[in-house]
Amino acid sequence: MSFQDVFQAYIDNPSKYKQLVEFEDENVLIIKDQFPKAIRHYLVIPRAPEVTHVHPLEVFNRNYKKYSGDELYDLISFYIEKAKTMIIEDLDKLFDHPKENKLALAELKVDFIRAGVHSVPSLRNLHFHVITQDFESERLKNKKHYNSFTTPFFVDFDKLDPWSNKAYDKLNRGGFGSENQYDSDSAYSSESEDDRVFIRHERDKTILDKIIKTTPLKCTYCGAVFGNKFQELKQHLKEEYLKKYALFDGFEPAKLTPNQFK
Amino acid sequence: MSFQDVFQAYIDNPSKYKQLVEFEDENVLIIKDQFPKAIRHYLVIPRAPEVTHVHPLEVFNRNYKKYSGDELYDLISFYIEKAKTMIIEDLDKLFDHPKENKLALAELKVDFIRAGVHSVPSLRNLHFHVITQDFESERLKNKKHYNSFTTPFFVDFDKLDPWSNKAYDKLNRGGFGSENQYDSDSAYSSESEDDRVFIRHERDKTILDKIIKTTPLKCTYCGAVFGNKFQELKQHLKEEYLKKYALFDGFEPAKLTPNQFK
DNA sequence: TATTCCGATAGTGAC
DNA sequence: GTCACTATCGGAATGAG
Ligand SMILES: [Zn+2]
Ligand SMILES: [Zn+2]
Repeated sequence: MSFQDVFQAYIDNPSKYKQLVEFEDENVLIIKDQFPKAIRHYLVIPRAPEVTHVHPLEVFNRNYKKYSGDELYDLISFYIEKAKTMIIEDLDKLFDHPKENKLALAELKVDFIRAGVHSVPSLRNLHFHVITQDFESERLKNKKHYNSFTTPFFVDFDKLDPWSNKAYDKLNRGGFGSENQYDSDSAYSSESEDDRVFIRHERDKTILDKIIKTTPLKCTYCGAVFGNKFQELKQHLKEEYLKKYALFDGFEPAKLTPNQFK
Repeated sequence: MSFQDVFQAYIDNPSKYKQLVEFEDENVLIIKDQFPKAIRHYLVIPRAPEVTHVHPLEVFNRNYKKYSGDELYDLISFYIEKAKTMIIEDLDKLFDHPKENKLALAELKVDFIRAGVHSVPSLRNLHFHVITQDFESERLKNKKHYNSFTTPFFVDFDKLDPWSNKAYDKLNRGGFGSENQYDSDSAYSSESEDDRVFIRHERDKTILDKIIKTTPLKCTYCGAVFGNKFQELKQHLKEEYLKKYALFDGFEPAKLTPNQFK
């Protein structure tokens, strides 16, 4: 088994990896990323074999034996929400001031946790990132890591919604028909390899590579630009992180570290 | 005094730097390069103030109060030859088998020591490199070092000869007049900034930079190419060095190290 | 193409 | 866009007063 298939072992035998697996049921695993790029960085991993090797930008535009793309999207949405809840519950427990932090945690869940996918995953099993936007982690080691979460290389889960995709498609074919040069007949075909009737997410690896490598490093909090100076970005992110979490009662920097194994 | 002017201190007060200065007279210093890029790497440094800051590719195409460019060339030629002699005498002493090595040393002097200049010197005082072609030295640390001695960035002393330059010019103006678009009136003017009547040595820093950075690493002995793999080149050069000097009686690798201070 | 230090960039190997 | 290792490549400082 290649490194690209590490998640397959978890899918096949989650009980063997109890240290890693935070939640499991028949549909998904939710695990803590082993190399978290932020204070909390979870992964939602669908288990179905017919789904696990479909590209994340295409997975909800197909139909499956067990469910349609739409149904799968709704299903995964539930677990994405669950992962977010697990994150704030974990932080709530850590801070140990539930009453004082209730509002701030609710805001953090909505404003400061992003869920989505990488346009070019390196690990072959379908997985969805759920990650706080502090990017405070020793494991965040280079521009590639950072820009994979902060540029269009990262596609929000919301943008994968096949319903909004269809609406987008309709809009284009109505008002801006000339912009849509694709075969609408194949739009809902689960057999078709053609996913181009949906929202246009960049798939060209050369272009995506360029995005990762040439997009200047930019603070997600304040927009400050650091060019290629990754160390300076890291230093700045640490300061932003300290400011951000200072809003929570019971925050201690030494305790609020990136998620690790139990 | 900036690092770019280190040689000026030697010129001004050679007796203060007896450890470095191998030879001095009123015209030049001959020193062992402090960061030798080969087993023997000496520098010939003219002392005259009116000469020391002239660009090496132009220095023999001007006239001076003390001498014409031609005369200066002949003068420096003498010291270049002297430096080569010092190198083989040093090796002769080290090997300690003068009779057996006489012929091989004579050949080494002619075939294996190059003298010349860098097209873009980093140190401001005019200096001529006299260097064995083994490039066996810990101080040879990167492609820039190596390619500065093995590409057209390095211009042989012979190619600076103003007499051959003039012959070249004449030839071009006769047989290939159209290739010479320059003002021949300024050819011998010591005041002119125009050195273009002489052999065309590349002076464009962008082009020279490209030569240094993009020329694939290539063994000077056998032509083997190593691309950008500097460590592999180094390993190969060590093997070539061992073969090369094995021809000398009394050769011991541990003793034949790059020149150092006394 | 002075060196040195540091950091960014690039290639590889992983079973 | 898996990590970890190595090596290559790239910019900045360097002094003196
Ligand atoms: Zn900021
Ligand atoms: Zn060779």
